[in-house]
Amino acid sequence: MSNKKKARNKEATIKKIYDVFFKLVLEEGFHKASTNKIAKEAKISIGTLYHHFPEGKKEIIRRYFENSVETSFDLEEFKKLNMSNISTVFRAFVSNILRNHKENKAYYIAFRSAILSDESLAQAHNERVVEISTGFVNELQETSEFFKSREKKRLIRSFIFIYNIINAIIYHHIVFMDLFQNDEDLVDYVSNLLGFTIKYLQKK
Amino acid sequence: MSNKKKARNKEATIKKIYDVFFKLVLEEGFHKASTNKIAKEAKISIGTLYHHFPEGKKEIIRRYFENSVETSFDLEEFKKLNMSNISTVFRAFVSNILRNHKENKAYYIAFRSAILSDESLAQAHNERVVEISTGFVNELQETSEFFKSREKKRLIRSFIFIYNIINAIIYHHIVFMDLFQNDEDLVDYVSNLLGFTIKYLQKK
Amino acid sequence: MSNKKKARNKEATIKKIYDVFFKLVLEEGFHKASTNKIAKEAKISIGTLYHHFPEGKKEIIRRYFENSVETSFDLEEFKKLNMSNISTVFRAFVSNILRNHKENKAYYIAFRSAILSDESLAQAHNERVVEISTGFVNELQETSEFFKSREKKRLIRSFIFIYNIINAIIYHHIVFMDLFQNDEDLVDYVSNLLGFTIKYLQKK
Amino acid sequence: MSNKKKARNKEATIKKIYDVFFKLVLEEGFHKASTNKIAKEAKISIGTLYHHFPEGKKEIIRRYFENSVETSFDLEEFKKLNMSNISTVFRAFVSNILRNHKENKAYYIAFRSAILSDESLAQAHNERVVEISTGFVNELQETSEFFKSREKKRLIRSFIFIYNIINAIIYHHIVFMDLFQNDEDLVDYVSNLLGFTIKYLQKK
DNA sequence: AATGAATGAGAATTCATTCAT
DNA sequence: TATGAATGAATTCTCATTCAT
Repeated sequence: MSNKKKARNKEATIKKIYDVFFKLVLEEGFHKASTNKIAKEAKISIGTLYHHFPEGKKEIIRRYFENSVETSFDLEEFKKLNMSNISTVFRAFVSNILRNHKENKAYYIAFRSAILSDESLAQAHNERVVEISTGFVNELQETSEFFKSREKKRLIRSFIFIYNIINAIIYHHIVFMDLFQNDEDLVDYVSNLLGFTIKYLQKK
Repeated sequence: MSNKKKARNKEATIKKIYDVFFKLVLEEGFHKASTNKIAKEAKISIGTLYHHFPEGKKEIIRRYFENSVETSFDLEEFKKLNMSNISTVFRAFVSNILRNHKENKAYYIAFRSAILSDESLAQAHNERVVEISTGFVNELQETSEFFKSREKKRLIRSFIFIYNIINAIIYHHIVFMDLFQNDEDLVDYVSNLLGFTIKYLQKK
Repeated sequence: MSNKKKARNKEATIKKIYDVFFKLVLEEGFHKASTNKIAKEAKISIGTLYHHFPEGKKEIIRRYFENSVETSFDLEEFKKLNMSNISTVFRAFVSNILRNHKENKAYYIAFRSAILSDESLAQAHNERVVEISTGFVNELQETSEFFKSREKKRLIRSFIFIYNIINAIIYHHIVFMDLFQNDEDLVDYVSNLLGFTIKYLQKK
Repeated sequence: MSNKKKARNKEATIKKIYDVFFKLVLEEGFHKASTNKIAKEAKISIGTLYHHFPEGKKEIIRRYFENSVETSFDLEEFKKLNMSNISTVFRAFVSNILRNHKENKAYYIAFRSAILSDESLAQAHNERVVEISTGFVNELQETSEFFKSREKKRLIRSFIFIYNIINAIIYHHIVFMDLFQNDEDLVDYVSNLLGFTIKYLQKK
C-alpha cells in the first residue's frame, strides 16, 4: 500500500470516527456516546480508535474543534459592508452562523457537555474565539474602508461580544426550540439585535 | 444486622438530598453527580435515596423543578410600571432573574443537562413557562393601567419570548463567563435589550 | 372495633396479599414480585406485610400452599366409580386438576420457582401429597366397593404416581403451551393415559 | 493500572463462563447465579463476561441453547426399527433423552427459569423443536422402510408431541424427584407410555 | 396493630482504557 | 498499524428486612 493510500485511509478512519461520534451524540447524548460504541458503529476496533485519539472522547471533540467549524465565517459579505447594505450583510452573517449550528448541532451539544467537565476546553474555546476574531478584524480593516478608521481593540472586543450573544441565542433556539417558530423569525430578530447591540456598544 | 440509628425525618432527608445533589453538580457536573455519591455525601443509604426518589436523578430534578424556583418573579415592580420608570423596572426585573440564576446555578446546569436526555422534562418546562407567564400577565392586567389596554394573548407571547431570551443570555453568562465582565454590565445590556425587544415585538 | 371486625380485616388483608402476590407473579415472574411491590400494590405498608408474614415471600407461598388448593379434589366422582363409568370419572378427575391449575396458574409458577431455592418446601410438598393421598384412599375404601378389596399401600402409591404424572403434563401444558391445541385434547389424552397407567401399575 | 496478565483465549473464556454458570445454577438456582458471581468464580472480570455476552445471563443461555445440546438424538437406533425390536428401540431413545437431561440438568433448570421471563426464548425453543423434528423425520423416512409409507406431516407432529411429553416427565423426575425410585423404572414406564401414545395418536 | 423511613448488600450493566498478538 | 480480549471501578437500581413512631 502506498503512503498516500495509507494517509487517505487514516483520514477516512478519522472522518468515520467524527461522523459516528456526532451521530451518537445526537441520538443518545454526549455521555452515552461511549468510545466502545463509536468503534463498534464505525466498524473499527477500539484499539484503532485509541490509536488515532489516545485520549479518547475528549480528544475527539478537542481536535474536531481545533480543525473546524465553529469559528469560520464568510468574510466576503463583511468586506462589502457600507451604510446602505448593513441589514443585508447582518442577515447573511446571522444566517451563516445559524446554518453552521444546524449542520453541527451534535458538535455544539457535545462541546457544551464536554466543557462542563473539562475547563481547559472552555479555556481553549475562549482563546480560539479571541484569536479568530482578531484575524477577522485584521482582515476587515485591511480591505474595508468602513472598518479602517475604527479602533482595533474595540472592534475585536465588540466582535467577540456579538459573536457570543448570537451563539447563546442560536444554541438555545436549536436545542430548546422555544424561542422562534421558524428560522426566518430568528434571523430577523437576531440581525436586528445585532444592529441594536452595535449601537449599544458605540454609546458605551 | 446494623446498629446505625434510623433518623426518621422525611423532609430533612429530602432537603439533604437536594442540597448535596446541587452541591455535587456545581463541583463536578451533572453526570458525575451519581446517586451513590449523593447518598454517601448526604450520609444516607442509597436505598433511602431511591425510597424518596424512585426514578433517581431525573426525579430529583423534576421534583425540585416542580416545587420551585425557576419561574417566580417579583410582580410588585411591574405593577408600578409607567412611562417614566421603565428603565428602573426593567433593571429590577433583570436583576431579579440574574439573582435567581446565581442562587440556583447548580439547578440550571443540572436542568439543562437533564433536558438533553429527557424530553418530557423540556416539555414540562415549556408548559410551566406558559402557565406562569399567563398568571403573571393576568395579574398585571388586573392591577396596572399600563397593561390593561393591551391584548392578553400577545402580552403572554411577548412575555414568554422575552423571558426565554433573557434566560438564554444569562445562562450563557453564568456558565461560560465569556460575555460580560461583571453583573452590572450584564444588567445594563439586558435591560436595554429588553426595551429593544419590546419595540421590536410591537412593530411586528 | 370489635374483635370480629378486626379478624375480618386481618383476613381481608391476608387475602389481598395473596391476590396481589400471585397477580405480580403472573405479570413479571416470581423473582420480580418483591415484598415492597406487593405491599405497594396491595395498598398496605411493608410493615403490615411483614407483620402478617414475618418470613416474607417464602412464607406467603408456604402458607398459601398449606391452606389450599393444590391437593383438594372432588371425591364424589370417584366414589361412584364402577366398571361402566371409568372413562367419565377419569375425565372428570383430569378436568378437575386442569381447572385447578388454570385458576391457580400463578401459584403453580411461584411454587415451582420457590421450590428451586427452598428445599424444605419441596419436602413439605411431598409430605403433603402423601398425606392427602392417604386420606383420599382411606375415604375411597370406606365408601366404594370398587376400592375396598385393593391393597391400601399400593393404592396410595399408585395414586401419588398418577397424581404427579398428571401434574407434570398439565403444568407443562399450561406454562409452555406446546403440547395440546386445546383443553379438550389434553383431557382426552391424559384420561386415556390415566387408564394406561393404571393397567401398567397393575401388571408390575 | 493493573498488572494482571491478560489471557487472550476467547474460546477458553467462553467455555469457562458456560461451565461456571451451569455449576452455579445447580448449586444455588438460576436467579442466584449472578453475573458478578459467575465472573468471580470464573476468575475473569465482569467486563470480560459482558464483552462476550453483552446481554448477560439470558444471552449465556440463549447461545448455549443455540449451539447445543437439547435436541440431538441418536438416529441410528431408529433406523433399525422394525416390528420385533420396538421395545428395545424405544428404551434406547428414552435412555438417550434421560442421559441428556442428567448431563445437562443445570441447563434445563436454567432454561426453564429463563423462559418464564423471556418469551422470545420459549418461541426460539419451540421453533427449534419443530426444525429438529423435521430433520429427524426426513432422515428416518429416507433410510427406514418402517417410516417411508407414513405421512410426513403427521409423523412430525407426532414426534414433537412425544418429545414434549417425554421431556415434561423426565424434567419433573429430575427436578422434583417424586416420580420414580430409579432411572430404570422411569425408562420402563416412559417407553411403555411411548408405545401407548403412538397407538393413541394413530387412532385419532 | 400499623406505618413507612431507613438500611446496605448485591444485582445488572457501562465505560474508558490497556495491552498481547 | 490494527485488532479485540480483558480489565475493574463506577453507576443505576432492587430487594428483603428492620425498627422508631
